[in-house]
Amino acid sequence: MAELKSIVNPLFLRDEDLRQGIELLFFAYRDFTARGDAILAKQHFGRAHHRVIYFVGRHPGIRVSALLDILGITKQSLSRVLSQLVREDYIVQKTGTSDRRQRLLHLTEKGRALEHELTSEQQTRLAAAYKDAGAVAVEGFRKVMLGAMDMGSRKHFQTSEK
Amino acid sequence: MAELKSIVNPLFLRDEDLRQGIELLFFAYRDFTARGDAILAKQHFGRAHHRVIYFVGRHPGIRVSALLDILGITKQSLSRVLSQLVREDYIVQKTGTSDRRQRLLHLTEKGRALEHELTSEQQTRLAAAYKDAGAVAVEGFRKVMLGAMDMGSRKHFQTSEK
DNA sequence: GTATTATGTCAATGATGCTGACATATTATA
DNA sequence: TATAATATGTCAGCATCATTGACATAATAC
Repeated sequence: MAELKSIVNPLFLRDEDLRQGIELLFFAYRDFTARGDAILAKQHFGRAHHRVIYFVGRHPGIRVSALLDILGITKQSLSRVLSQLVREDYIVQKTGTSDRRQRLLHLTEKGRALEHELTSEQQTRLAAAYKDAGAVAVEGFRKVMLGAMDMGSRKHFQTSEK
Repeated sequence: MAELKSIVNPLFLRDEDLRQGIELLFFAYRDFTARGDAILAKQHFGRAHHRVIYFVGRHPGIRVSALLDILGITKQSLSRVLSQLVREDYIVQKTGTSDRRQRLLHLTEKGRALEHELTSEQQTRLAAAYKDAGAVAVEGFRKVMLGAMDMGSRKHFQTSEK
């Protein structure tokens, strides 16, 4: 039986170890997003709004197409959420100067405030986890997370490695 | 400006480092679940079905209430998914012997097959990430993930630490 | 001047979650 | 024994978030 599992999994990682990894991801991600979800619910927003606000805050002036790339959703899905955020004055769209077809996205003051409320909660949580785990652990966390994601996603982290 | 950020974040972790951590979680989780989602879509199932199948497979004979605890959803939400899985012969409910109110959940052969298809994909992905990162990194990953989740979730990992 | 690009919108559909209300066994307790 | 609590299930309604497909407009590229 143990032999069988070793054949199935030739890296000598036990089925149990890998299942634990799967579950670590599940519980950590769920808990990590739960508080934000609660904050957003008060504004009648959902996690999708959070993601848009986060990445627009992270990349001021981002093009709609680039945001779609990052989020990995369709423009129709983004449309409803983005229109809402623009309508309710969390995000402004500025026509691109070099290419006037573009609608470059920026947070408003109101948007920045919400972004900060959401992000700082997650940063606090992560900072505590980092502090408890230590610098070596954080580097290990980074390596495993990068390895677990698709090649295409890793490019988002390459520039920050310089 | 840098001073200000240090006050906000007294652990001497830069805003940038913590944002990167947030994004590592976002991209890794998204990519980690994407393949499974695609497999499930063929069966007209979603991620919720995956989670139920996974945890029933992990804890054969689990009570409905315990499953609800793990998933962190309401019984009404579980009901739709679970009924479907029972109706389509992926899961069987066996009346508890000591307490006949309980409906103890088990995978059928069909359920085990789907569970294996879904889980082994994620295990393969994680095994590759673990191998590339190395044992020290894996331990760091574990520490950070445990620290990022709620206290209540950590108990799911305590028994496996013995 | 035509093709492509960037963006937006309408409509229909499905998955996943929620609250609230109510129902049925079964077990525990006063 | 009568009543309360527990374990589970179900119905109805609602919101969010995603999809596909079709079509539209403005601006840029060839």
